[in-house]
Amino acid sequence: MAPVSSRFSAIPVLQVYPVAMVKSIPVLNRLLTGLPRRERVEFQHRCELVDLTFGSRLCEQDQLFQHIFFPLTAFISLVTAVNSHQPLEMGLIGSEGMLGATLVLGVNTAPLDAMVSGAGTALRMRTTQLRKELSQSPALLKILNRYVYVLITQLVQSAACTHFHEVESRLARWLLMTHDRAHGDHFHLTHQYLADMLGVRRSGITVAAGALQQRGLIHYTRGEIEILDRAGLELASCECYEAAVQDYARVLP
Amino acid sequence: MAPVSSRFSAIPVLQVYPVAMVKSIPVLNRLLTGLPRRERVEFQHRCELVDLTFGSRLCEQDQLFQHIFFPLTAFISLVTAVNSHQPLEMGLIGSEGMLGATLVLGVNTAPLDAMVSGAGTALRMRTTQLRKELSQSPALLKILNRYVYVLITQLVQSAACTHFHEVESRLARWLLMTHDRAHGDHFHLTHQYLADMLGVRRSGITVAAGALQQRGLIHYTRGEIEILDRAGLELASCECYEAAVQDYARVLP
DNA sequence: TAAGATCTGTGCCGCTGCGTACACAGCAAA
DNA sequence: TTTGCTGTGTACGCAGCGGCACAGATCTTA
Repeated sequence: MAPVSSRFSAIPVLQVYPVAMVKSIPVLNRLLTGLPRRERVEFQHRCELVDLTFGSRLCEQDQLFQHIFFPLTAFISLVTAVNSHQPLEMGLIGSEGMLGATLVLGVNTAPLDAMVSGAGTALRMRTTQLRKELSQSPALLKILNRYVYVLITQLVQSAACTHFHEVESRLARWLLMTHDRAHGDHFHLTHQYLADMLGVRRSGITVAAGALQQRGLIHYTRGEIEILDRAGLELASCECYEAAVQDYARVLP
Repeated sequence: MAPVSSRFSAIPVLQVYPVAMVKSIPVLNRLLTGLPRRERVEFQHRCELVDLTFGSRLCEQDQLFQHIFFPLTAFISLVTAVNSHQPLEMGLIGSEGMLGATLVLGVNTAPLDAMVSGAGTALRMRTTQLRKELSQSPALLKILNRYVYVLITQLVQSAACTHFHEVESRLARWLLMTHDRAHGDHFHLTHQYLADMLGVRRSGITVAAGALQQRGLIHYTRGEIEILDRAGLELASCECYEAAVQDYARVLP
């Protein structure tokens, strides 16, 4: 097996768009839509619009956060790195969430690695700026607090699911979660990448994905995966998928 | 296998001591020692001192918290219940922590079941009262926030450990964590209970515990476990134990 | 068009832990 | 003392997945 670290690229230079462009973007991040309209507009103006490229690392476990991110079309994996083991995904963040919410807890280090799983756009803000915003906006504080709760439920769900359920169900669940956060039925994911997310062998994914393809639920070739039958995938996945959706809806209506 | 639910007792009547007794107890909860002295004393006077009996359930996943608990000599397991599976422990709370910290996030339901793993005393307070306290004490707010961060790191650790490490190492780790929170080298735990905590078969525990006993690290008979060689246990456990200790020290010095 | 890299399919072997079952030991209540 | 319950020791077959290896397919680059 290739060394784990070499399978993920270092942080690349990000494409940062001029601030003026931020004004024109439609609001897509669901956490931000929870802010009062005027506050939201002003908040967004103090963000940068950036392009996130697949595989880049946005923060590292136990290291200081530099920026927080509100994905728009991109999505981000929260990954833990245990000594001498392959990675293991603990959560997924799309336009329904954000990276860096734990800063509201008064701790400035990241509890997990974060990697871009789906290329696309995001709003970002420096952590120093976020602290200012938090001190001035009870609404923002409330939203981030609630999102931290959602994160906790995600972690619990992931842990139990990883332990009790089989690769095929877990793969189906992962594809559904990704489908929710991707914009379209089609995304780029190699078997090796999926194996790292689920914490299993690459060939384990080949078998599981083969089974899903056999049943006409997905189609893939060389890293390009397409969702063919979403309802079927939901049947193939474990109950953890549905539970996670409901948790989010309950806490952040 | 016996039905899961029958293995844990329902909530029993708690022994509640007169308020006056609270004044005389030494401060043992490490979170509360982080409060300014005067504030701490007053806070404790607004708590009740209760005896927690082994096996009782203090809160239930997705249900409203009624009370929060600061263990003194007792300790509490955070457990998740996945449909039709045995339980799985996700965290352990002793006098270094508290049950109900997630209330600072503005969500009133419990993210996990909580069960008494070690009988003993705790301070408890109604959630309505806690909300008042939080609105008046920035120091308390800060401590609870930081403890939520610690909880998150515990969840991450548990998830990865459960997935990657073997029963014997995980058992050693669990015994160490319990030893830290118990007051003495001796505590009550059946193999079945341990199996539920680690999410494995009862006979898997018999084998793993037998191996540890063989090596002279522990001794047990009919639910009574004794730690004989703590240093040896640390060698037998995975690195997750040490990591968790350090995370706590870093976030809540 | 050739060479190399990347991605996927497949097979083999071995280990861990599961499901299950049963026997025995210690303890408690009748 | 008997009966029954709880806790523990052990064994057998089996499934799932890890480690590994290699071949074939597809894409990229020269």
